[in-house]
Amino acid sequence: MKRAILIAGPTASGKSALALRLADRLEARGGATIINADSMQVYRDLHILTARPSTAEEARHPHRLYGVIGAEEASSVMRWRALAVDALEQAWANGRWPVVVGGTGLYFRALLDGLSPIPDIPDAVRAAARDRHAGLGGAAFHAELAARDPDMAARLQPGDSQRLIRAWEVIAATGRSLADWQREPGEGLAAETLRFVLLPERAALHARIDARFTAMLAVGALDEAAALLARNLDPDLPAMRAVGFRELATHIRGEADLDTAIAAGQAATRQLAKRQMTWMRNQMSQWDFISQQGESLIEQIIAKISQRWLTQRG
RNA sequence: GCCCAGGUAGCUCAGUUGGUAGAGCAGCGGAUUGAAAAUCCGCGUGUCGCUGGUUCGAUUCCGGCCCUGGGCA
Repeated sequence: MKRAILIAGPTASGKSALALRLADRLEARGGATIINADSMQVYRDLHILTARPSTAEEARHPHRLYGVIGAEEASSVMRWRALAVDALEQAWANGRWPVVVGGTGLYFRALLDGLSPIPDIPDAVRAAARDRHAGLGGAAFHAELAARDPDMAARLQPGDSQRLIRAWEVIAATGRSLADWQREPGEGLAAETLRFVLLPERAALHARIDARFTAMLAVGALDEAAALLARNLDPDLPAMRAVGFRELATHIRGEADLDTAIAAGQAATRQLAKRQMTWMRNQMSQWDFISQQGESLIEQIIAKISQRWLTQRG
């Protein structure tokens, strides 16, 4: 049977370091492949700002889906899932343990449960939906959606631009409500999994977030932000909305002094961590929650792996 | 030392002609099916510097004290 280890956690919770140590320990049992489950670490242009593993760290064990997409492209949960399943299959084929690690709750859900089989929406329709929303404004766009798709309109707030646009483009392109599509279950992952959520104490996490942000600046975060900014990409692209980049960009453009930008970046990172923890607490209730750090943590995980998969043989 | 201004939420501030107070930011809770580090929804968390006095009632008026900033010496 195929097996995978999943590690979720908010930003700065230490999950990447944990994945590395776990991979070290699995070296004697076939080795591990670390697979990224973070929506922003997939972007090549964001290395320092997304706290992606360093080149040296990536050399310790195979890493997949880190920095594989250019900032000029918009990735998606569907695209990520396809890449992730591919990476898992390859790890299994090579007899390695997949360790999927990241902070994007939706990606883990998509991986485990699959996505409803909604057809690709043509780019022209997607662009039309965005234009229509920009032209009408949230309230009128919501009303227009309500006329065609009352189900979706009823469950979306007029301010929820992203989901309104998605609902609009799906019914425009397929003639069928997104609510309807979503009733069709996706194809889940055919594998046994051990799932861990790293949930540090709040004050400690905030301290780590603040310290890490200033540490990023010391190793070239401003240069990285300036380089991406210089590409003059569409500001609505996902990579352009990355926490930290956004705030440093205001400083590079001369709209804020550095201290203000740093404080804003740290606050935005805390807010990100809060949303991630809300997802994990409420949407991952079946996972194993781990709050303490230190040596005992890795031992606990190794013990669970052994207990689950390595004792029952013969 | 004297003169002025100010001490109200974690921060920056508003306000109450006397009936225990509210904005922004920060923070907290929640949602989450194809751009999710996105996009939304909800929630004031407070010895109104301290201490006496006046008053039915003081954060508000009066006295004293403390602290901060500026000015004069």
